[in-house]
Amino acid sequence: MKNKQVTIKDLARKLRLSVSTVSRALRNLPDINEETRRKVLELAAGLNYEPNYIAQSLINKQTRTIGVIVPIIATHFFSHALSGMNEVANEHGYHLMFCQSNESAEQEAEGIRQLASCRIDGLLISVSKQTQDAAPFEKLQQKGIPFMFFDRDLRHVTASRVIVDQYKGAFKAVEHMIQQGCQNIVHMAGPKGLSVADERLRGYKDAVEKHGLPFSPKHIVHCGKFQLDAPEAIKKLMKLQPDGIFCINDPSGVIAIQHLKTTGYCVPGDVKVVGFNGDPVAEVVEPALSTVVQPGYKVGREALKMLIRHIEEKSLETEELVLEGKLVIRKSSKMC
Amino acid sequence: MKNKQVTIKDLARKLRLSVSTVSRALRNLPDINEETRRKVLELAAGLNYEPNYIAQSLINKQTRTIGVIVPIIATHFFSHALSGMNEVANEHGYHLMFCQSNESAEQEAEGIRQLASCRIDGLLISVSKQTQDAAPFEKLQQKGIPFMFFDRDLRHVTASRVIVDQYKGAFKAVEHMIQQGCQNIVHMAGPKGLSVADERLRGYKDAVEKHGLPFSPKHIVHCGKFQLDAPEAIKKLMKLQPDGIFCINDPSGVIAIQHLKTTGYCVPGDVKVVGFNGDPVAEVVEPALSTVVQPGYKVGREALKMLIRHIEEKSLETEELVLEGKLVIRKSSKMC
DNA sequence: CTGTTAGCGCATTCAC
DNA sequence: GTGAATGCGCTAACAG
Repeated sequence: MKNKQVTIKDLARKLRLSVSTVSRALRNLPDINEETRRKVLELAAGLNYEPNYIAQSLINKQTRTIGVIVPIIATHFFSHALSGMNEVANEHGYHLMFCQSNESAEQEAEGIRQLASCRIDGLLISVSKQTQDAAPFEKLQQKGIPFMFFDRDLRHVTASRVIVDQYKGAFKAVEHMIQQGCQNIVHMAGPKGLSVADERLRGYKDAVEKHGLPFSPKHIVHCGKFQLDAPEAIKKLMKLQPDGIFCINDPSGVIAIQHLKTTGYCVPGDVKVVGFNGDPVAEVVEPALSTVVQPGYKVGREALKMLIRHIEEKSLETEELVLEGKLVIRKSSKMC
Repeated sequence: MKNKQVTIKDLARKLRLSVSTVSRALRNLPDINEETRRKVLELAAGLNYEPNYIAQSLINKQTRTIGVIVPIIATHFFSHALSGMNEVANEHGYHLMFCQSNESAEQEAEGIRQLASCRIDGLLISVSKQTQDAAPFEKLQQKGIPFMFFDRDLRHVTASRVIVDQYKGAFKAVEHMIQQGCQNIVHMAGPKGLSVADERLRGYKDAVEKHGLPFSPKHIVHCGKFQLDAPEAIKKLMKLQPDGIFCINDPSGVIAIQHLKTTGYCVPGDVKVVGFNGDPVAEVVEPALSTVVQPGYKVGREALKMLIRHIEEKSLETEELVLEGKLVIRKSSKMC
């Protein structure tokens, strides 16, 4: 009943063998009598022996544990990414140690430090909205702990990454709005400096300019915490009398639609709205919100696969995998 | 550049001290010259030394790591629970090792085994829809690894748990529907044998019977994977010409509303609908879906807090914390 | 105050 | 085939 985890030593004693023999039997190494191995395996199963990964780690200098840091886990995208990582981790015999930064650079740095002390074999990170400083990552490098970005990255840090082409997604979305007849599209943007937000903004701007639509700094309003800032942002944007709003994500798209409806606008008749991400709410809101679906699950899978390659094949060049989001057109942006 | 994590030994050599002195200095133990400690701390910081938790674990016999197993992470409830756990883990200096069972009892058992090998200090688990067998938990007990259920539990296993009163939530929800005028309420239920689903069903049934509303086995249709089964379930249920549908969760409630609308029913005029959980989709669907909001974040927090108490105060009686969901009334169930 | 010794659970030489 | 010895990084007695 007590914390009596059975050890290799217990097995050895009961079998009147040496620990090294037992160790070899357990790991199916050659140079061992079949009969002996059978006995060892049998007893191990009977006593419910489980190898102590901690002890193994100390010797092998690898924990088969991957650290993951995400800004907010309770998010459609990140929870799916984590799910994908979990999948790959299982397939390759790795474990996941998880940590949430809460969009704080400080908590993120502390998380990195903690995970380093746990001697993770590698780190997968999607940075917080605040993160600017590359120092924590440089420390990781000099400690020889491989790390990679997924989704939200730090451009000036040399590391592999698996990202989604935000620029292209945004460009496609805005061009689609133009095709549906929009003549004046505004953008409810994310926080400045955040890679994915910057890229979406760039995609919006290029599409608008390519097609000669009006543009001014007022066409863009940045939101930090969009749940709070979105309503005000929309009010500001509506002063330009736009016929299209391109929103940084789906929840803010939903807020936009709801605001427009309550203030007497018709969506998509008067104003078309497009979001970003592929959250379930986008399907459910009325009119259904067009969006650029991000392959969160796949990002998670591919990121961990790449990191494991880096870990196991040692010196590998940094690589970059760019996935694509899929524009899903729904009622909120259709010409009518 | 290589995997050169600096060790206590490196510090000792450079300082011409013994490892034990360095160890003491690092841990702020008494019996050490202030000057010596200063030097050690300084060098440690300079060389970016991080204690090797692996080595410490081997001695302390504790990893300060908690294992968490959830059925599906990409879920409003579980991702919030995880977020709450992350919070508490940070506050108490623990780490979280995460694992998803994908609603499979087999994957769950494998996850338990893996985590046990990682020598987690304790396990927090919400069981899969399939889980029946208590064996994996008994093994955990005999290994002396504390574990607890949160949300979805196995009734016949003796262990602490933090759950939400599903019975009461369901009862309140159905009674509310009756107050709003429903005379014939059907239930789109979850899988049989799953604790939370069984309890919601019980709450539904008791409320219906208490108020003398009609009831028959046909009033209940079970869904395994509701995304697939829900549409058909609704068709069956509608044969009873109900004026109220109590749904096992919000996504299925949304499906119900959408189905009703496309088949010419008015919600809540003809049929009132109530869901369960408090998913964001419930707020967004039209009409907005009444629901019983589950305190996922709090469940996570309280569960980990309780587990940590069990771990640190050793022999503690098993306890049970029952939280309450909050009935949030929206348009989908209002009398009109 | 500081150094020495031993050992956590296991893997890895090397003898036998 | 098998066992004894050594060490991973660190802590915990115990001497000095």
